[in-house]
Amino acid sequence: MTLRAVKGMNDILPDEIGRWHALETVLRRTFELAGYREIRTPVLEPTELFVRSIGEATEIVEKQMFILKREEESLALRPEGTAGVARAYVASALHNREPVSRLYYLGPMFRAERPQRGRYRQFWQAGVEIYGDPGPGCDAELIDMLVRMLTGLGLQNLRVLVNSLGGADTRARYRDALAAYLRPKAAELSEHARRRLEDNPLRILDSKNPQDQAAVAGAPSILELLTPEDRAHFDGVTRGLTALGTPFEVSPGLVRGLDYYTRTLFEIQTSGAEIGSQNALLGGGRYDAMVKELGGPDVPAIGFALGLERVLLALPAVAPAREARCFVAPLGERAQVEALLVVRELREAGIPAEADTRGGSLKSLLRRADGTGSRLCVVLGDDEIERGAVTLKDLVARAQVEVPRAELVLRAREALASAPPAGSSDA
RNA sequence: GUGGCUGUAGCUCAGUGGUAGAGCGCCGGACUGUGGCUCCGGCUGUCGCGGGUUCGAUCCCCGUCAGUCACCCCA
Repeated sequence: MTLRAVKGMNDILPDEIGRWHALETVLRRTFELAGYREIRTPVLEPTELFVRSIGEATEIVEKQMFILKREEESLALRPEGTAGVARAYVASALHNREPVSRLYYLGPMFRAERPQRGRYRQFWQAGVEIYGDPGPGCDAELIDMLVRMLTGLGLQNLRVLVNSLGGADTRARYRDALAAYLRPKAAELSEHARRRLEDNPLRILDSKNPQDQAAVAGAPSILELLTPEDRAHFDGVTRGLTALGTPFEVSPGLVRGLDYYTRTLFEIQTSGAEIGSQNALLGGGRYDAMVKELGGPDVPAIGFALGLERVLLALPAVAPAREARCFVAPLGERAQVEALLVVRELREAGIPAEADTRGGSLKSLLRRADGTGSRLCVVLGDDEIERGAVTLKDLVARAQVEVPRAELVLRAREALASAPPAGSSDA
């Protein structure tokens, strides 16, 4: 029996890694331009951390964590990034070093859900956390940055949903009001929603079941119950977004499955067949009470997390481009040895290079050169060696010149510096 | 976690109760030192895995695993 990867956990093969690198580069660049600095925290944390921050009654904590027992300890693979960063923020007393901390992270998260397109048991998230800024200006700035980043990546059909949950007391009042509204309609609800009625009625709001949607249609909106302070905060967010020209929809039905959110809540979705029903590309919001609950100072915070796999699914596939690399094709035994010297010389000059060591006809060597996606090929046979020269081929332009051996690095560099001709991407 | 569908070559898929095929890809040749086109030839499969029915199973039945769709959940 051959060994397989764990269910819902995927290998990322070299053919796909270019897209990952490209996305990661955009993420890091976007965050760093906006003043965020990277933080890396452990993949394994005390289970208690997630219970306390995400919430005991959430689906994630109840059913989806991978838990390791080791002696007396209970450890969990992180199901999301915010809790660990908050723990690190408190533990290292970052609030004493700077009034506002802008942090970002990028790494794998783990949830034991049933795998589906866009939903895996190990998946990658990137996110930021801002500590010490109560908003609402920074809320609007964050959402605007994200919309611009996704648009810049080439994503279309984005929906930006914004809501406010108010503070903990508002949330409790709304929970009661919603339950009171729905209880007489219990018979119209789906079985699942009926169970939710008492433990987490907010979740019924974003049910995809048509019965539930109908029942919820006339329900009170949480926005009506906001305190004047919460209301002013939310108005500040929407005013900021409007001023920035960021499109958004106020969506009172937007709720999230993590208990720590307060006030601002947002989600960016995309439509399109590629992504399937897991259409939330990123989500986030404010969690002003969490730092204090974890034993830190009373510092407000906001953050978001983006699913890398989902963004990659939503992004149009791009044909791989020819890379600025050089393939060395030796013909015959003398050339074999010479080829090794040539690649060493090219590499030392900073030009990625590989030599064929398997031999064969020039035809098959050139096919291999194509196969590597290289832009350049050096052909090296007895003829060239006699003349102290090499043949330098541009695989894209399909042109070649014989150059003195001593000038190879110089000429290769020139060839790579020139823009590849149009149509070069179809490797 | 619940329900449905699917699982055959590296990829996309066809197929039959008598142990398999196509296209693409890959390799070679036509072209003895010139690649993407054309033509010709060739290789590759525990028919997802385990059990059952049968003289015989890739095909029928059961189970299981994986993927996928919807729900659920969420990024």
